[in-house]
Amino acid sequence: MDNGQLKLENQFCFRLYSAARLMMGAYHPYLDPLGITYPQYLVLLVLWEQDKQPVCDIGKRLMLDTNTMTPLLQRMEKAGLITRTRGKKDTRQRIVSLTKQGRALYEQAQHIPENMRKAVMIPESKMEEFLQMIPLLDQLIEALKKLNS
Amino acid sequence: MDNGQLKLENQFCFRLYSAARLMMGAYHPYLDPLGITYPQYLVLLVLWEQDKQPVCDIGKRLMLDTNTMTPLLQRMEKAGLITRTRGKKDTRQRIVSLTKQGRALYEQAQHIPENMRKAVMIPESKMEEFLQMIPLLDQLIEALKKLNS
DNA sequence: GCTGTTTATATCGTTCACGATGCAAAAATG
DNA sequence: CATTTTTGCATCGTGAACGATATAAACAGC
Repeated sequence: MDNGQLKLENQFCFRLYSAARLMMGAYHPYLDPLGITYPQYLVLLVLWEQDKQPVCDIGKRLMLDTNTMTPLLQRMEKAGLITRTRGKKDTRQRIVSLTKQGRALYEQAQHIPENMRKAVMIPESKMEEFLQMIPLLDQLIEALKKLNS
Repeated sequence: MDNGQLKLENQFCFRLYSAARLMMGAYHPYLDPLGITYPQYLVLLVLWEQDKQPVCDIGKRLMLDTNTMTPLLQRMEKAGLITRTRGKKDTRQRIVSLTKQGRALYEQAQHIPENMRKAVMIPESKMEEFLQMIPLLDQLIEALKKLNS
C-alpha cells in the first residue's frame, strides 16, 4: 500500500509551491522600494507592454479571474499607479491605464530581473540548466490550465 | 535600456508562480472530498510521516513561520483532524497530534499522488524530463532560503 | 541565581487567491 | 425583435501568507 509517494520528500508539487513562495519573498528587496507587491508587479509588466487594457485581458495574461483582479486593481488605483475608466465600445469593460507614476516605475524596475538572477543563481554556469525548466513549466501550465477549466 | 527582460513572456518567476497556483487548483478534485486544503494536506503529509510534532518542526519542514502555521493548525483542530497539546519538557511548545479522523484520511489519500500525475502529465514518456526539474527546484529553494533569511 | 537573549507560539492587519453569487451589457438565437 | 445565453466586472466569505508585534518559557553569560 505505502509506496512512499505520500512522503513530503517525494512531492514535486510541494517543491513548486515552496519555490514560488520563497521566490516572492526574494522580490521584496526590489519591490518594497517601489511600494508594490509581486502580483502588482505582474500587472505592471502587462501594462508596460501595452497600456490601456480591459481587466479581462490583463486577467487572461496573468491567468487570474476578476475576483482576484478587481480588488488588486482597486488597490493599485488607490496607490495612484493606474486608473480604471469605462470602456466606450463595451461599457461593461473597465479600461486600465497607467498613471504617470505607474509609467515612471518602469525605469526603476529595469534592473529587477537582472538583480534577481544574480541574487538567486549564484553560478552563472548553471543558468543554462535552469532555463531548460522554462519549456517544461510552460507544458505543465498548459496541462493544468486545461485541467482546471 | 529595454532588453526585453521586463516582458511577462521572459519571466521565469511568473511561470513558477502560475504553475504553483494552477497546481493547487488541480488538487481540488482530490482534496475537496477529504474536506481539506492543499496547505492542510501538506501538514497531514508531515504528520503521517511522524505523529506528535511541535508546531515549529512542522513549520520547518514546510518552510512556513508560526504566523501561518498557527491559524492553519487552529482550523485543522476545529475540523477535528488534529489536537494541539502543551509540550511537557518545553511548555512553550504545542504538540500537534493526529486524531483518529486525521489518521483515517491517510488511506483515502493513498492514490492522490498517482492520480495527480496521471491527470497532469499526459505522456508517460515525458515523466523523466519532468523529474529532472526536482534537483533544480531543490537547488533554487536552497538558494532562496538563504536569500530570505 | 540574576539578567539579557533566544525560542515557541500567538495575534493583528494587509494582501492574495478563489468559490459562489449577482448584475447589467453585449451577443447569440429563434 | 424578443428571448436566452454569454461576457465583464463586482462583491462576499474563507483560507492562506506574511510583516510586525507581543508574551512567556527556556537558555546563556556573568
